[in-house]
Amino acid sequence: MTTGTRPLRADAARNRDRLLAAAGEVFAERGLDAPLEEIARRAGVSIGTLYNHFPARDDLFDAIFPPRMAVLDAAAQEALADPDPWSGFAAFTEALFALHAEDRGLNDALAQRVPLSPEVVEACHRCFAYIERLVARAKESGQLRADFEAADYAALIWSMSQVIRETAGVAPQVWRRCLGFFLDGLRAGAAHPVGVPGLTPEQLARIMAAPPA
Amino acid sequence: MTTGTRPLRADAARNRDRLLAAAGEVFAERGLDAPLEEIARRAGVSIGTLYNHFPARDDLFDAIFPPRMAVLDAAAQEALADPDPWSGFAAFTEALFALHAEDRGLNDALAQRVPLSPEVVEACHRCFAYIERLVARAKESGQLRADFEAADYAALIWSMSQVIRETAGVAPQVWRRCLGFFLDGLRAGAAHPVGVPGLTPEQLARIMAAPPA
DNA sequence: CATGAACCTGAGGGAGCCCTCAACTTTGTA
DNA sequence: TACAAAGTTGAGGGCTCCCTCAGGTTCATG
Repeated sequence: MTTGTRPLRADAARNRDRLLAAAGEVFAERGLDAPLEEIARRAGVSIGTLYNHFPARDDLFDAIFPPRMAVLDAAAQEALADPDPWSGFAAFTEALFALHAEDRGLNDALAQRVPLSPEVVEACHRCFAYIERLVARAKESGQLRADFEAADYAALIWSMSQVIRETAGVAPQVWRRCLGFFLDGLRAGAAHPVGVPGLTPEQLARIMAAPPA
Repeated sequence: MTTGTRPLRADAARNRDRLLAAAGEVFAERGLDAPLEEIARRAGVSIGTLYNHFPARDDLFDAIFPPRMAVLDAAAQEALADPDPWSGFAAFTEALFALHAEDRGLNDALAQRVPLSPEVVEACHRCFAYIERLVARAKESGQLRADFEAADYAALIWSMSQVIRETAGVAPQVWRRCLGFFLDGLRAGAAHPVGVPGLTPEQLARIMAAPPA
């Protein structure tokens, strides 16, 4: 759109870029609840300037995450193109968590550990739509267990998020092992009845809307 | 031991009991990082009195958790007595997470989301020793996949902790579904090679010792 | 250049939580 | 009952992070 808002002054544009770069780093390292002062400091800018450009923390998220989430879209496209539905499903899942593992902020965002603005939520929904297709395809092929639902993918994300956070500093590859176990449980051949219904869309929405404790 | 420390004065003993009861409630509801002022308030006692009895947050943990963890010991005993090693393993695991689900503080403690005092850590170790036996037994019987290691149980705990935390308010049984999927991946028949080594004891120790980000 | 608009700055007030300590109150004992 | 020891109180100082805004600085334009 680029509405009639006149272009930023040169110094302002420079500061904005620095702030975004710093925010990207800081959020990736320390999570989405990192102090904004740290971001301003790393950008070489005062806290007031940060608030000039991004009046709310969310505004930083808005500027940072949509492009990063686009990577996920690409991974999903590729996964859907895989002739083998299971291996597409598994590959996307691995790609997703590989991103989590290198970006703690993305981890926080997708695990919904922080209230997010509509634009990031929308990007999550787009991503979720891909997941639904990947799940449906893998179920139709008979490779993914029939009682797995797309909403169960949320639980997978919560699970792996925590594993990744705990192990990131010490054994940054161990999450792959854990994911391997988990995926083995999702194969059709492994299925034993679970006996508990999955999250309804309403329940999932309520969890997503809830403040992070 | 009950060393020569003389008994508490009546009012002091009463306050101590109230504080422990309040702490039990508050930690169970809000997690181990709940404000101590809330505990004092709920106990009907001033914050100074809380600090008199429990100079550090850890001292509250010490008084609260060992008895609660004893429940785990009992569950483990029972699981070891199960003639079917797999069903013992699975039953213990379910019992463990059922406790997590009703006590957020225990969840935090076992998921190591908070630095813990030696006594609680020791109780965790005792629990972990049981887990090792349950794992070994289930592997020997050929029901638990051979490449599962006791250290992998930590990842299971991290996983489920997060799922339980996220869903507790909205769908308090859904964790069972997720656990079902996970357990299906741990059955010997489901195993596909994972290709990543498990956590070494040293790595696990470092994670446990690390401050919670 | 000069000038006004755009932008930046950082001290400072607010909020939540931590923990301490001097003054006060209660208890148990003689 | 009287008194010392034990226990309680809550205001207050410290910390970290939030966010604002009056005053100073820099840029773009004529």
